[in-house]
Amino acid sequence: MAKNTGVSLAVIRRLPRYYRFLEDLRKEGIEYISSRKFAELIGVTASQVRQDLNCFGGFGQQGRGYDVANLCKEIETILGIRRQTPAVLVGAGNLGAAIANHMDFSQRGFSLLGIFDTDARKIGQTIGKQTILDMQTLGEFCQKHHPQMAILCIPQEGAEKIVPSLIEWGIEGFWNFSHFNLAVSYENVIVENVHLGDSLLTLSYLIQERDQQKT
Amino acid sequence: MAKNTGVSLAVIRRLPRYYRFLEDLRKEGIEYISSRKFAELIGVTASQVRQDLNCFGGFGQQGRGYDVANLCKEIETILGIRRQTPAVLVGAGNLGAAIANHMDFSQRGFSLLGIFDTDARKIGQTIGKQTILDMQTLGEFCQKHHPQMAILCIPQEGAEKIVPSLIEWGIEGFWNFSHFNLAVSYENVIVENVHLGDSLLTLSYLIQERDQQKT
DNA sequence: TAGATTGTTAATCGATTAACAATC
DNA sequence: TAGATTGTTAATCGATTAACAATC
Repeated sequence: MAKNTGVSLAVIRRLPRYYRFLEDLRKEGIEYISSRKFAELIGVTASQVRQDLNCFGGFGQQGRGYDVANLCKEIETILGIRRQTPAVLVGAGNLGAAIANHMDFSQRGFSLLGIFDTDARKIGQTIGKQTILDMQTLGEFCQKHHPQMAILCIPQEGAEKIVPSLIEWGIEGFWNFSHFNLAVSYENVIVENVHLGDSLLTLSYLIQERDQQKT
Repeated sequence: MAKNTGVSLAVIRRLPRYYRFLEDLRKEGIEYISSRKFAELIGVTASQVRQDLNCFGGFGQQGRGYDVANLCKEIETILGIRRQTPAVLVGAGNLGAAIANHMDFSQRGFSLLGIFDTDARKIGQTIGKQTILDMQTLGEFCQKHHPQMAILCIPQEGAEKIVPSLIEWGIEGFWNFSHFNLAVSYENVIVENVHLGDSLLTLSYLIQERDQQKT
């Protein structure tokens, strides 16, 4: 356990997928799985599965494979799922509301402490179990509750304005749905960008490419 | 133009980001930009910018750099933005509604023809300018309007049920927000997965890693 | 023990970066 | 022409795959 210094991001990004499928296997009551079968299930090579897992330790057993339940737990530790890092959601528009409603934060390593918006019509309304709070009170809130992560569901201009304050208030990591290029402006901050528009454009390319090949 | 056979997906995935920044530059009235300056702006190397663009053709001019407006147009062509591939959205829950409201499909190469749901309470309601239609009528709709792409904003079980029909009805590409592992089950179909939960878990890892390093 | 499958090293493959001649 | 910057080749780097001895 815990020899995870300098594991490449490519490996890390595969772990959540491994975890999803392992959880499914565990729920189905499967106790052991070989790297070969697991690889086949999710569509990668067995070598890659073994290589990836061995970045963190020897979780397998020669001749048998991997203990599914145990491996789930190990990956939970690696990804920090049990840390429940405190987070705030900034922007309660369509996307923010969808995320607040939809996403199971506690299963993904976070605890959603509060939802904030500037729109007076939204403030006081509830999403799930939470009341939308006034963005004006966000600084105060951070000083009191010390969230480490902020989810940015606001437009680029809004993000540009609020991010310097958020960093000042102690936010270390951002789940960024805005077009603001955080990572370039703030080098020491952890940023996970989600650009749905970029994803859609990639799909546009792939469909076009396929259509052209038919010619 | 058009020597794009066999360009790697890594390159393609960078193009939407290039495009976003180029559009910004164009709106600011900047006519030419060098690979060096552009690379600095978005946080990559100048070599990579030139190498990437040269997969598709020599768009630059020695001594001056790249014509911003022209490069925008070229990337639009490469990504197929002007094709307006017809698409349907399956599932009008929180996420589906957010996407229908939020996403500018026409700017990203698609035309959203219809939104479908099974929930009787939702059918007939409107999202943006569109009325939510009965999923029962989706087959008929596809035979009439021939959408090429489907956006899956439904749970895994729903996706597993509807995808075989969608493929039968002529859908070639999927924008998949469900946990259903389409790409493994259907090899010849184009799939762009968006797993927001995986993205959040990656962020959890990165924040945890950073916190550990402080020790 | 024999069979299976891991952990790990070595080989391959692909992607990124550096360098520079070509050229605007 | 001189300066700048591309297009492109070569060098480097990293990630994936293959192979196999170790071992359950």
